[in-house]
Amino acid sequence: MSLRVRFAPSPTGYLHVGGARTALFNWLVARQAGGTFVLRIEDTDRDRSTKEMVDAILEGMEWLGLDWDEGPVFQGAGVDRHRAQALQLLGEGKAYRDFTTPEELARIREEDPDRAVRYPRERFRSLSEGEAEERAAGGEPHAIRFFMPTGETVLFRDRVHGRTSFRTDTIEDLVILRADGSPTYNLAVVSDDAEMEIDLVIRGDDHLSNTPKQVLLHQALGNKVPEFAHVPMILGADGKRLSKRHGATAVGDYADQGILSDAMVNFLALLGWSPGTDQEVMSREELIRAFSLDRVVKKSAVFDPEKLDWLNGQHLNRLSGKALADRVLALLEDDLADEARRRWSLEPEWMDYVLDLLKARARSIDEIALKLRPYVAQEIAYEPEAVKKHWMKRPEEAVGHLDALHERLAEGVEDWTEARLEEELRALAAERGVGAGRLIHPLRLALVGEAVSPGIFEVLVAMGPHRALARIAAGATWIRSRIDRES
RNA sequence: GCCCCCAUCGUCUAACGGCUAGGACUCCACUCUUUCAAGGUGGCGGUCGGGGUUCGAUUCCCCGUGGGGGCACCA
Repeated sequence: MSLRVRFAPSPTGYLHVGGARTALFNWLVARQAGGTFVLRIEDTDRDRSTKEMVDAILEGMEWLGLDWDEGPVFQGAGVDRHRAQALQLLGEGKAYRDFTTPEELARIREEDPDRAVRYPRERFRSLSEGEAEERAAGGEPHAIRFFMPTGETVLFRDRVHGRTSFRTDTIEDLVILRADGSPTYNLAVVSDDAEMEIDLVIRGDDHLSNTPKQVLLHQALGNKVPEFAHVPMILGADGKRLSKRHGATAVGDYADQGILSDAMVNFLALLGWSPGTDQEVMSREELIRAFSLDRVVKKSAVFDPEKLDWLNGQHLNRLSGKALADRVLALLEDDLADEARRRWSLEPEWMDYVLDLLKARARSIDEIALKLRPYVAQEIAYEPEAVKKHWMKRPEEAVGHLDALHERLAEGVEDWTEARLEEELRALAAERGVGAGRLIHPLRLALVGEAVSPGIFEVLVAMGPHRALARIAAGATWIRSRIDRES
């Protein structure tokens, strides 16, 4: 008998981070226990769920690598069973026919909120023997409501919150079957969880106040009541519930921003849970091993994009080889990606070499792709600020240095290695009576077009003699044209 | 209004009555250095308030305050 858990999102169009984290916790628990993870789509119409919305959720789950064992099953498929169970409760006297119109009830709620809680029941009790059945047979529209026990306290043990209790007198007789014959959410959930033999319901704590209703429904239907674990919500930086105005809230947005799904999973796991050790950067396997509902905190957490970025950088640093290369190349234009592949096939170790240089300095794959361009592009643009600082402050000198570098590197360097290049450059600087930095800065600008890059000798090696020399020449030419224009 | 949940640096969190309340992100400084990162070192910064219980409360209890969630013939 293995543990069965489920994730039951309603298809609102995309998988948001809160839902994603709930899904993750379910997945972690299932994988750790060797249990079964069921995906259920809460599509009970109303919010017209389309195939696109469902697909968006499945896509988000797949991106995160949260594979499910059963489903997706659609809640809508169970309406006949839901309806039958509502009728069953009615037959057993655990529910009643309510002819109160929504308008009337709304009016009572306005006038006397306390009375409204039991108003439908009051009306039902005022009916004479058999009257309800007669009116129902006559086709009069009515809902079916569940009888809340009187004067009782529903107590359940929540895996996160511990003992939690609600007094039934504060809960109204909930509608389980609408006038149009459709089942309501709470009944559908209870029915489905029982049908799927869910042992543990892990969901957001916005469902905490639904729980006593569901516990009671389970008991009324003779079901084994599942365990519950209500995980805290994820809030925006302003402490408000995460919404569109907080920026990216869909996991897909983060995929688009160059966030690694491993980093996202790691980050989400750390939102509301901690392993109890100082370790923060964790792989999926480590998370599965370490996860425990007992260590889930009760307090809602604020989503901090900066920490996500940092974690992404950490995962990026641990990623290497083909996996990283594929992701980076996917972000480049075709011709640049082709050039990279060409170079890669010529020198198998080249790709790892460049990516190792770039990934340590990047926090997203987009950033790596951007920084890779100078190594594969035909031409590059020069960053104005860098030009001003490293070339045009002393243009004549810069040109002189670049020319000298070109000559020296073109003729003198038979083995194009970091050590050898460094030797040559430093020797040249000494000959010209300047510090190495005076050559390095203009050179860097000529090679990559900006003032920052990995170590200059590594850049030279990564670029290769042909491309590097062409860049140096192009840089010198560019500066000359500027000097001519100004004189 | 009623019900429920929650409360440690700005943020994520550790400390299941007992060392100067620990770590991480962010920020700052230093270090490494040809630049930028990464790394290393250090710094700033916190137990919401008031009462209890106790030899001793971040920790247990009560009351406030604050925040969140829910109160539908939505899910």
